Amino acid sequence: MINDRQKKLARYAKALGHPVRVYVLQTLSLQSCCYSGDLTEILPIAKSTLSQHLKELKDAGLIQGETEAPRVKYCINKQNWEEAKELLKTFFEL
Amino acid sequence: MINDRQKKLARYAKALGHPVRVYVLQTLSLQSCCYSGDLTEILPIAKSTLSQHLKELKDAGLIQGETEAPRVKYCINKQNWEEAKELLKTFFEL
DNA sequence: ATAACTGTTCGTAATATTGCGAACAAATAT
DNA sequence: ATATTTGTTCGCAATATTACGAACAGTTAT
Repeated sequence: MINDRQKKLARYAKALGHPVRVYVLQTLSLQSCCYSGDLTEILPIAKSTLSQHLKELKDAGLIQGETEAPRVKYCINKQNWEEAKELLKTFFEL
Repeated sequence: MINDRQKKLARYAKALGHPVRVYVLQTLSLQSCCYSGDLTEILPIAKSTLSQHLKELKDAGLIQGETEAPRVKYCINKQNWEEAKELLKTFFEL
């Protein structure tokens, strides 16, 4: 009934469905990577809350985190990022 | 901190964050308008549930409903649809 | 007038989301 | 060895989302 592309699109859109996550993705896509601490300094939310948002973006596949002890470097997951882009592009150009 | 474009983008993305709503928008953008009954027949959800999803899309500004008694004709809200498209396009092309 | 049709609203329930602070884990610095 | 730094996880609370059926409202058919 509802196909896989539609489900995937909804999944990615859902991940984009919060201002903080939009901000994080925008930051990452501009500078490719950043430490979560950089975001904590700027964003007016508790670090635990940011951590949750980062987890959601990771679960959705849009970012990936790499431990560079004691910090964690987050980057865009390029492959899935491109997939999301393609899905949305096609969606809006029907 | 987080600007209006980011908030708007998140709002539209949130509306797109469910498979049923993606399906509805895709259907509407393909045939421009449709009656909610057409969707009820196809989608495996209760009509009250569909009504809620339609309300959310309407609240997000992506669709608009017009009563053609006893039915309701739903159409894409072109202006906001274009805005969402532009916001997402810019977002992914940073 | 009554029945049928279309869709919304209401009440309810289960689950998910958002947010915080405290506690924790792991590595580094003192 | 102890303290500091960085970030996650836990526990909690408030609110939002998703879903359903029943009841309702408005229009059209009988």
